[in-house]
Amino acid sequence: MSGLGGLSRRERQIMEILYQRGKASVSEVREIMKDAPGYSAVRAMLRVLEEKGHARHQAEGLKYVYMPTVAREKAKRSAVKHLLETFFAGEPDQIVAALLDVSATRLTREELDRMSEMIDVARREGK
Amino acid sequence: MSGLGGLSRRERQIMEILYQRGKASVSEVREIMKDAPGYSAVRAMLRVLEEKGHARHQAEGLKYVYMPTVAREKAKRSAVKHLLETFFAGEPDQIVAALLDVSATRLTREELDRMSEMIDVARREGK
DNA sequence: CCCGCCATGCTATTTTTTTAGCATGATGCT
DNA sequence: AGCATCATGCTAAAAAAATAGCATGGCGGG
Repeated sequence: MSGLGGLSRRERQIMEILYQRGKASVSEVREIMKDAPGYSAVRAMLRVLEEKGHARHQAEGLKYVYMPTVAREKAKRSAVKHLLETFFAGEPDQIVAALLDVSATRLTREELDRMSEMIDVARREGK
Repeated sequence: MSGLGGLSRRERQIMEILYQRGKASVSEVREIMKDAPGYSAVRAMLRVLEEKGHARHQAEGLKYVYMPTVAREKAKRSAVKHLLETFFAGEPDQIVAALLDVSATRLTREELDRMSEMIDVARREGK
């Protein structure tokens, strides 16, 4: 179980913040949470996450800065795979559809081009 | 908070199963969970999910069959959006990259074609 | 130098989750 | 009819999660 499944609600919420920012201090994490509990609560959860091996910290100046132990790249893949199975019955093209739909407004021509290019590459390789 | 955020670990696990199957009875849900607790436990959680408005049930023959209240289509979009923000800094093309990577082995030519086509359409529309 | 501000270490408590158990009613078989 | 089976309603207890609070120690300004 490498993904964020298996974590409690708050734990997941915090891990997601860590992945989003790459790393964050207790107060940063806390500020990002819209429904943040007290400082101690956040600290406690970070500690638990460390015990469970999902996060680690390093002193930076006076404070601790936390970050995921599993590299983003790896976590990304797990997340995509999980999404695929949960909502898309393992059909990758359906995700692309949803993706284009969701980000329709802000998609730039360049991004679309990059996507096409990637797919072309996959096609060539796959063949 | 339309997504599955805000749910407890088990609750989320169950909701994901409901989305995966579309609908399921208590024992089906239970069978799908690899680390399933007792029957009562599953029932209790389904009940809570109903109270929270995430699921609803309908009698089917003797038993109850549970299903998500929020349509899959809508849930899909939330999920993709959330994934995008959490791991991909809002860059859609990065998801495509991960997707191609994750499902590299099983991608068929047809699926790739469909993806290309969708992107082309988006390009035309967007311009 | 003394004080207030942060951030940490620990410990304790309150809430939620998660799970179990028992009584009841419908079903189907023998 | 009598019995085993399966599913539900309800109640309650065990376990995990979420949150609070206090004591301590480093630092920077007045």
